[in-house]
Amino acid sequence: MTKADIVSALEEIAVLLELRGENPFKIRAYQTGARALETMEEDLDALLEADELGKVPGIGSALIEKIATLRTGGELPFLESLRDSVEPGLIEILEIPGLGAKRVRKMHEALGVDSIEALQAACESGAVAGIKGFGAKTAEKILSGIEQRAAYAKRHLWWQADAVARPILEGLRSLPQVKRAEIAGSLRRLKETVGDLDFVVAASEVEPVMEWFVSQAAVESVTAQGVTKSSVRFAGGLQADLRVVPEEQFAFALHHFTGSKEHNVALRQRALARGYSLSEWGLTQKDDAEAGPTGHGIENEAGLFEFLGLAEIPPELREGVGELEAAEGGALPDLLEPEMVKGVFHNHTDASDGRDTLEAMAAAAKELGFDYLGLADHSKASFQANGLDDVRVLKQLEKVRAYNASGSGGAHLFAGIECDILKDGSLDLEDATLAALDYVVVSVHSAFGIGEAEMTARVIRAIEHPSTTILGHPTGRLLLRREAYAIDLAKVIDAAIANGVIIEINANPQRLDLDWRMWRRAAERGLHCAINPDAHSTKGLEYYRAGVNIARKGWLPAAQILNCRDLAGVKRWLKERR
DNA sequence: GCCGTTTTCGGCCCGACTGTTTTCAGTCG
Repeated sequence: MTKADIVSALEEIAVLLELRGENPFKIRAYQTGARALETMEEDLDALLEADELGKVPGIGSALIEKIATLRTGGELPFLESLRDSVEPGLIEILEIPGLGAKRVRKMHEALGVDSIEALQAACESGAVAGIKGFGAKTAEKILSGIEQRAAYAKRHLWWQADAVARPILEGLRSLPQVKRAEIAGSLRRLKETVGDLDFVVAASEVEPVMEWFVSQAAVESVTAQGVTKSSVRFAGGLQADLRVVPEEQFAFALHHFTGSKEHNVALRQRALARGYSLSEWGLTQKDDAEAGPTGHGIENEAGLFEFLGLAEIPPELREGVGELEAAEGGALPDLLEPEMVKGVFHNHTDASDGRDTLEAMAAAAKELGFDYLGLADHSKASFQANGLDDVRVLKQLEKVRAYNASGSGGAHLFAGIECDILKDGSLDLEDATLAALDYVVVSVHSAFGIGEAEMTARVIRAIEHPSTTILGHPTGRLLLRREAYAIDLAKVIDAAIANGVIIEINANPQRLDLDWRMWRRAAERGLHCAINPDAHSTKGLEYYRAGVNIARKGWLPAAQILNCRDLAGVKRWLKERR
């Protein structure tokens, strides 16, 4: 089983335990364990081999045993018997918003509800409303949840969610009652996908702000409206929450609703150890609970962190992966800023499947403030993308050289290629062609299903090709659409480091590949990075900002990002490399 | 099930909103 499969198995165990009504802390332990395994940057096999998996916080002896069994392809009797003891239909029912394990169990016990269809019938017949603790409104909500569940369960790409959120934030800030307003949640943490939008506002008056929020033109339904919180749903299923708090609580609320959950738990534990209970309302001194939470004069998040003896942790690092320890020890990274990016590699023109010409791309790059632009059209194996054969590649190379010599005013062009990694790991163009170019991006675009060992060997062979400069979108995932292919990234990263090959952050909002979770450890081991928008039009160049987000989230130091070098620096680097 | 400068046993983050209730359970984040 791959690591991702094991993570799913642990998550499944947690869900099944929940449906059985078992100890909530045990359930949480499995959720924590799954999360720890998922975000762990070390190589799983190496840790198992060295008997060091237990050093990962959240993974103890019981989980080690189960993870080891699953990794070696064994059956897990514990999971099998859990599956046998829970009606499979209940898991699906659990996904309906507003229904948790307890109510799902209650309906199962009282009415024998064991599928979405049975649930719908039971709601329509009035049977659900008759259960003690349930009522007509509950049944109604369940029915609407069933109807819309596909749309409600959907997550959204960060890039798209951000585009929805920006104007709402501006709208909030323009209200006369609003003193401060920020986006919170996973959007603020720059997660690759976003479940819903969270806004936190400090205002002199609550009601007009809430009113403005719930009556926005795009709102389809209002799902909650209280004294401090309102929730709305837009067409398409995206949900947005607004919290309005007094100004002295703004820093606490903003921090709380930014999360992550894991980060908040860790910070609250730290507060408890120092004699304070921390909540979105403030800090309560433990031996003076009567007094209630107060702001302690804290005006912003930096003040909150300082109060707890920490440097300010940027939102994108708040994932519960050791950021508190780093903030305590002065080891937080200096994060990449968009202005530090001097150019990008891996972009397409109308020579293959891009929409715009070489000249238009160079001009657009200049417009964005770039000094240089790398062109990497597809190679011939990507037939569907009008990939270039050796002759066309060399022709484009001439065109690039001529453009650079013409003094046209656009960004300096580097002549590259996105060369297909064929099924056996060989490259799609002649060695002489590849050697003539400024750089070579190698990518997998075919035979995704060949299995982990074969895929790993295939990609490593491509990395070892003397002309390879950059590995493109190393897992092939399309967020919310297609899973990554099976590949041992730890081995691929090792090979890249050993061969001086860069791995890209493919900044297309649907890819964001290599994932931020991998970068911190990989960079510590010496891996270098290139941020590449994989632009297929002039507009697509703007995606580089999504790549900057991922670099920040991955703790990547600028010194290891090729795009941070100036034109002369990149020329020098490529020359030394080739 | 995990974890330990107050603990190897007994804790495990904290609060808002809803719908059902006459004080609270369930869900969510």
